[in-house]
Amino acid sequence: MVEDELRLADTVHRGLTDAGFVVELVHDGENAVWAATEHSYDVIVLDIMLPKLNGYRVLELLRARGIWTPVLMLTAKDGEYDQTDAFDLGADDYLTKPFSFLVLVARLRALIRRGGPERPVVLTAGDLSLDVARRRVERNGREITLTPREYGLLEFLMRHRGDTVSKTEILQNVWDPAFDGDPNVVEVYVRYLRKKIDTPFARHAIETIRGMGYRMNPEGG
Amino acid sequence: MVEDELRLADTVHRGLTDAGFVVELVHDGENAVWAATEHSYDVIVLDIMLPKLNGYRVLELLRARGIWTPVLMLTAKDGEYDQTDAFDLGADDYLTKPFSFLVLVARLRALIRRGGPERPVVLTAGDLSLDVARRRVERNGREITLTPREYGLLEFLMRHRGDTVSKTEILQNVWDPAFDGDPNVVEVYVRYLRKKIDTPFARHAIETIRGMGYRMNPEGG
DNA sequence: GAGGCCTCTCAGCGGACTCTCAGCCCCCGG
DNA sequence: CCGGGGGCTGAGAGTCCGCTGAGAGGCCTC
Repeated sequence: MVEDELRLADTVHRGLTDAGFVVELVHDGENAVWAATEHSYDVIVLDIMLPKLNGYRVLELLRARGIWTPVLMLTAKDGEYDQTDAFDLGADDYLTKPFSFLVLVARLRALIRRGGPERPVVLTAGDLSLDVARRRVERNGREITLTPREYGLLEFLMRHRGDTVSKTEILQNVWDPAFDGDPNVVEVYVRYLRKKIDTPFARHAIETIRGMGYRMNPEGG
Repeated sequence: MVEDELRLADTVHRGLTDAGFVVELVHDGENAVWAATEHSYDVIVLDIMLPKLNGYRVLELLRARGIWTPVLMLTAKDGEYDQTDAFDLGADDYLTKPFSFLVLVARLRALIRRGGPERPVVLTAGDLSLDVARRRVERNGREITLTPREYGLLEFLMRHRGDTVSKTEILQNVWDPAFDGDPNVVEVYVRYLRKKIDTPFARHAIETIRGMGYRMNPEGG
């Protein structure tokens, strides 16, 4: 656990110990990186506001070193840095201060249980795969080249595979949060994507949920 | 919302409804626990001083049952029980009476938005299940595709499963609050739904309560 | 400045979805 | 046993939504 506010650190430390966890406590970012590199923990609780290195930097450094211990982030407040930021950086969960102690325990248990290194550097849906780091899309072993917009759309759909996402959500995340044009663009790009990833393979990974939006079939269609 | 002071309850109920929330009101701790266990709410507003079971007990019981619906607590006054107590027990936010109505709305919105990713948003009635996030309906393991209107109706019935809901209520919640057309639409859509979720499975999850309305059988029919 | 790629707009089309309507059935009360 | 009212049903009209092909404009490269 990485937390510089001593009172809070102490309270939570005691509480977690009572709940059966073995807790190690450090108070700044540098020590956090060092400790996490040297030891192997089940889970790391990481505050954002820290002396020397802030929580985001710590997380970045750890992930860059290939340390994939689950991380639960503590944020001081909704806003500025929000949930999305934390998740994008590789945090596995987050809590906003002040948080409920029972929720913290529950989330930690969930993270530990989830355990396994199922971190998706490569998103897959059936025989369709998208390598986020390399920006590569393959289906059935064959590489598919996409334009930036097409890629952005596909990545969004793949990250939410199984969920129905509305055209508005898509516009806000793949286009611009302040986009106010015709949602028809999305339809057009869905068509482009289908032409590249579905039609040649006689599948339909992207489903239309009429009146709601689209849904990436987790099985690839 | 759990609140025993009738006047306050009524005012807040009206205000929240105007603000676009769908509000269910109970007046004591026992009913609160029961309602929260049976239904799935976005957020619970919980007074501390309550007949039968006080707010702290209610919260404790809910969390013990694995119900992680966000809870906003209403406290009469700072002191004795203070913020820390509420947070320790798993409340997600709190307000001190008297509170500003706008603040309440803002906090509720924040709680709903924050909504944990690991909360099961799947409504079930027997072997019938509705996954709100994925917008997926299944019966007996088989997926059922619904039109937006059909889905809206089913979701409403499932959220109130066990209760008899009138056609007017349905019209106001699934159609438009200002709807003034023929309530026969509801009958027509109930028929569509039955054709999809009941007939093929030789069940009747949607019961007709003559002269009153409809009722979703919690056991699935 | 010409060509090519990418992005986005537009308008027509076809089908899915919504809702209305009128007649029928069935429950219930007299 | 009969009448009335509430709910059920099938057909159909109108609307809305998503799909599609064509093309304009912007940007980059050569």
